[in-house]
Amino acid sequence: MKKSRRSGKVTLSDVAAAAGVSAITVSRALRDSSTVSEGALARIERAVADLGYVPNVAAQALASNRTNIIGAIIPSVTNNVFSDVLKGIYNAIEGTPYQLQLGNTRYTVLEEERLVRTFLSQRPAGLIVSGIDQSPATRELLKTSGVPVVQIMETGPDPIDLMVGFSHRLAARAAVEHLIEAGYRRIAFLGARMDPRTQRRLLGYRDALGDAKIDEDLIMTTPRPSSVILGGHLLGDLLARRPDVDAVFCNNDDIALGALFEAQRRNIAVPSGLGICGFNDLEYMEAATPSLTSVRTHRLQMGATAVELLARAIEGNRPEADVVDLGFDVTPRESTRR
Amino acid sequence: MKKSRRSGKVTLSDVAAAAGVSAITVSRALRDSSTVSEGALARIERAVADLGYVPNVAAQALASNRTNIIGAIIPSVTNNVFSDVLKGIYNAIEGTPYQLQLGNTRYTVLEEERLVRTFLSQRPAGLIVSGIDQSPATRELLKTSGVPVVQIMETGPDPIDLMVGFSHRLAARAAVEHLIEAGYRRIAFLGARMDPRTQRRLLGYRDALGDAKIDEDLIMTTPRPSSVILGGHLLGDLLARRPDVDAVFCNNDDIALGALFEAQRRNIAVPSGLGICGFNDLEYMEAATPSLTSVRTHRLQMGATAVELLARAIEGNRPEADVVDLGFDVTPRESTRR
DNA sequence: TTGTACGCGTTATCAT
DNA sequence: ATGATAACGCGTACAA
Repeated sequence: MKKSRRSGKVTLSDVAAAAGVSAITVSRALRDSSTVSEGALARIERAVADLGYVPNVAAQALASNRTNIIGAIIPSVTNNVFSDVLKGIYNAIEGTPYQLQLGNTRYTVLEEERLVRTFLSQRPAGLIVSGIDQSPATRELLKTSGVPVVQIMETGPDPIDLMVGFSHRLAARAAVEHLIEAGYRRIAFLGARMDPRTQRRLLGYRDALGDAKIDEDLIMTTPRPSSVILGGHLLGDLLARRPDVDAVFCNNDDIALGALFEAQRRNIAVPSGLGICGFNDLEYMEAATPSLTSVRTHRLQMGATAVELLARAIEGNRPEADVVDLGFDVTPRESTRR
Repeated sequence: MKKSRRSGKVTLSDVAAAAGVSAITVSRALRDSSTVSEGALARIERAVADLGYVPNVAAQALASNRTNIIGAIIPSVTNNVFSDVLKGIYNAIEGTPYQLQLGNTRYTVLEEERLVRTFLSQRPAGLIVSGIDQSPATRELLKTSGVPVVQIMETGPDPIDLMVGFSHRLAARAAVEHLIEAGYRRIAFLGARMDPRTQRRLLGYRDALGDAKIDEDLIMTTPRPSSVILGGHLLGDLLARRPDVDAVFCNNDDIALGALFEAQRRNIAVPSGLGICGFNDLEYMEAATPSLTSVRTHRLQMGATAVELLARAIEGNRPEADVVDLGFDVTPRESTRR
């Protein structure tokens, strides 16, 4: 009694037998057809098709000590910003031999570290991580892994490896400068989930006010996750404390939309009574009445660029630039047209 | 000269040597600590910690012919509806031994089939697919795979295996009945990306009008992907053709929001001049001014239930019910309060 | 409770 | 250009 543990699936040897060659020849034919004679190749291709051969990725990974997995670790799957980046990643990964594996940190550094460990243990071809605020342990893991890594969403000094994003501080500063140019003076900052990127946008807000010698800053924030409803609450709280505010720079577009709805509820005219500026330029900002000013960020391109940088690094020709700054565009609309 | 292809990583045998036992004992200890003596277990745990042992998943998969991967195949990562479901999946999968692998069909049946093949070739523990409109080939692949499968988003006859969702037709019907009860009579249907689920919502719209003996139906649709801006355009087109319309049932919330903005632009009062009802009840519907009526669907719970059904099926105790109907709730708000 | 022997399906190495 | 052989790291089957 033989003890067979075979999976019942067609294997390389089955194909080899059918094609009248050895298993290794089939393996080579599948990986690089130029290393096999025309005749053998033709027979192998037929056999593969006839038998419906599908490679066993686990065996490939075990034997070669490599995978074609690109891991992406992002803080949230429901945040529109990250889902756009993800879409860009999927778009770019199509047509490459790579497969995406997704991890969700829910905005916690510890979960990020756990995910990095898990992913690295699978010997991924490359890794995408979000932001520049990894724990020291995570940075160390990534640096010593030998796996190409891209940090996305943000640029900054001291990249782990590759990097694509933009400066949130400069972007926020430009937005607030726009408000100042539009004639607003008592400009508030509305922010939720004060994560590191939001903190740096707050710095940009202060930069702009400082440059303009406006020294009162009106800052309303909450650690709670951002939402449209929260945007309304934040504006309400702000007005209770400082009814004389004349514009709000919102941490993101959901908050800006919520602020608009709240202003409408209170019959505050936008932009004459209150200017509103968001951040990210989601699709609905243009559609709103009045249309809402925002800072356009290049999210799809960010995802696509991340994949391209990784692909090049994996294939051995490291990109010239390790850091790609995709910039941003302040997009003025009716909500700040005084 | 030995030809070693070792990866340089710590293996089971390394741990075994350090603990003074054989590799298989370590293997057992890690999978089911109750099958190993206390003393051995303690030494093994120390060795694992000391050496920083991380299991090689490829080797595990190859030897056992199993993985702990749950594959999820969804049509879009940027659609809020699916990202909520995804969030529910991630929430539920935490604390289980399973890992999620995500596929993105971009709403094409062929890409779905390709992804199902790819996923199945990795011998996943279970699979989540979206909707009930798989190609016959995909259905066959899934049915014969022996892998537990959950269809999510929608209920219907003839499940492939497990199923969790709700009836889009009944939900749409209930929404339109609400509009009729509110006193609206010339009710239009605004729809984008007329995918099968949207088509079934259209049927529900017709059901309600038929029951109420309202026989004119005002249907404005486009195959283009849904967006807030598109919602505005659809309402504009509708008004050009039928200025006497008194309410719109929107295929989804983005379209409803776009319709609201367009109505504001045209100084059409909502709800008195135009009633608006959306579908899915995204967060911003409650925040809008006026707040927008919608149909609440249980997206997080849908994702969570899918994982629970799968987990039970994987572990051998099939759930009592193969089909879970999560239902829906019409949520009336200011936009239909005549 | 523990161990021995071997197979899982593929690729690396070396030889022809 | 092709093949023989061994190795990748782990789990299964069976024995002790």
